Amino acid sequence: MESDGQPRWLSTEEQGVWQAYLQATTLLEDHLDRQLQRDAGMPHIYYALLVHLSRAPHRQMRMTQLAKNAKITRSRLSHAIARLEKSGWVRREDCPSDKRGQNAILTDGGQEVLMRSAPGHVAAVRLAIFDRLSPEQVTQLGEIMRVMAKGLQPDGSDADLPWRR
Amino acid sequence: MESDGQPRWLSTEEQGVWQAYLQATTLLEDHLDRQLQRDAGMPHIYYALLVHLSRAPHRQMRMTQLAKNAKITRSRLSHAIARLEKSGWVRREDCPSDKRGQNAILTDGGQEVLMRSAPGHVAAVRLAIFDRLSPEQVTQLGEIMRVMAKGLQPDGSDADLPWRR
DNA sequence: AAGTGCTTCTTGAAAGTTGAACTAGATAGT
DNA sequence: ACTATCTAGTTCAACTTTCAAGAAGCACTT
Repeated sequence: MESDGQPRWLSTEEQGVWQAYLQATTLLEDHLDRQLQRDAGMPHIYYALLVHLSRAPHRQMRMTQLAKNAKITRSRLSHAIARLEKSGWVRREDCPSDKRGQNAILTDGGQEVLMRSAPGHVAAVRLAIFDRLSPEQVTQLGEIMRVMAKGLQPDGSDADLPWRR
Repeated sequence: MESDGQPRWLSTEEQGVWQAYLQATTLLEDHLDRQLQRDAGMPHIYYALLVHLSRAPHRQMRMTQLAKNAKITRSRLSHAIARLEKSGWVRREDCPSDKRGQNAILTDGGQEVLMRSAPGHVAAVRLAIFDRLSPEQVTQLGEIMRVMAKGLQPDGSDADLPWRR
C-alpha cells in the first residue's frame, strides 16, 4: 500500500451513498437479529450457520469449511457451535480422515427449529428487501454485492485494484 | 401482520442476491472493524460516533439524538461513550435545559484521532466500494440503500408496504 | 524417525452487545 | 399540588465476539 499525497475524500454523492449503506445494513442486521432471537432463540449468524449445515451433503461440514462459507473466524465458529451444541441443534463428530478435524452436524432438533422459523425469517427478509425493490434493482443489488464480496475475499489473489493509473 | 398460507420462498435469483448481500456486508464490516481497530484503536461503530459528533453544531449532541442518528440503542451508546470517555476522545456534560440529559462532546483529542485516521478509513471504504463500482452502480446502490433504510426505520409511519393487494 | 513448519480446532480473558430493570427528571390531567 | 405516565440515561447480568496463545495431528525434508 502506498501512502498517497492527499487523500481522495468522498464526493457528496458518495458520502450520501455511504451513509445510506451504513444505516440500511445496521438497521437490517438489528432487525433480523431481533426477529430471530424472538422466533428462533438465536441471533442471525447462528441461524445462518444452521442454514449452511442444512444445505451441506450430509447436513454436516468441517469446521474450517463452515467458517469459510459463513465468513467468520474459526474462533468465533468454535464458540458458536459450542452454544448451538448446548441448545441441542448441532452436534460434533470427529472427522475420520483427519484426526484434527471436527464435523459439525445439524441435529434433527436443529432441522426442526430451522423449518419452524424459516417462513418468518423469509418473510422478514422479503419485507425488508425484495418486496421494496423493483426487479431491476434486485438484479443491480446482486451485481453490486458480488463485486464487493469478491473484492473483500481474504484469500483471492486480491491486492490489486482494477488498474487505475 | 397476517400469517399467510404457505410462505413465498425466495426465487433462485433472490437467494443468490441475499447470499451475496450477506457475504459482502459481513466481509466489509469485519474489514473496517479491523482496519480501524488497528489504525485508530476502536471499532467501526465507535469511530462512526466520533464522526457524528464532529459534524454536530458544537461538536456535541444529546445522547438520545446521537443514538438515533447512529441507529443504535441508548444502552449500547451509554457503554460506547463510557469507553470513548475513558480513552479521552469524548466527554460528557450535563444538559442545562433538561436535567436528565447528557451531552456527548468530542474532545480535541477525539478530533485529532479522527483527523489522523480519516484518510486511511476513506481509502479503505473507497477500495471496498467506490473504486470497484461504476458510477451508475454507485447511484443504484444509493437508491437501493435509501429504500431499505426507509423501510426499516423504527419510527417512520412505516408498517405498510407499497400496496401489493 | 526426528525435525520443522503448517493446519485444525479450542480456550481464556478482555471487550462489546443486549434486554430488562432502575433512577431521576419532565409532562399532562385532574 | 397530586398522581400517573412518559422520557433520558445508566446499570446489571447474560451472552457474543475478538485476539492471542496453545494442544494436537499432518506433511514434508533430511
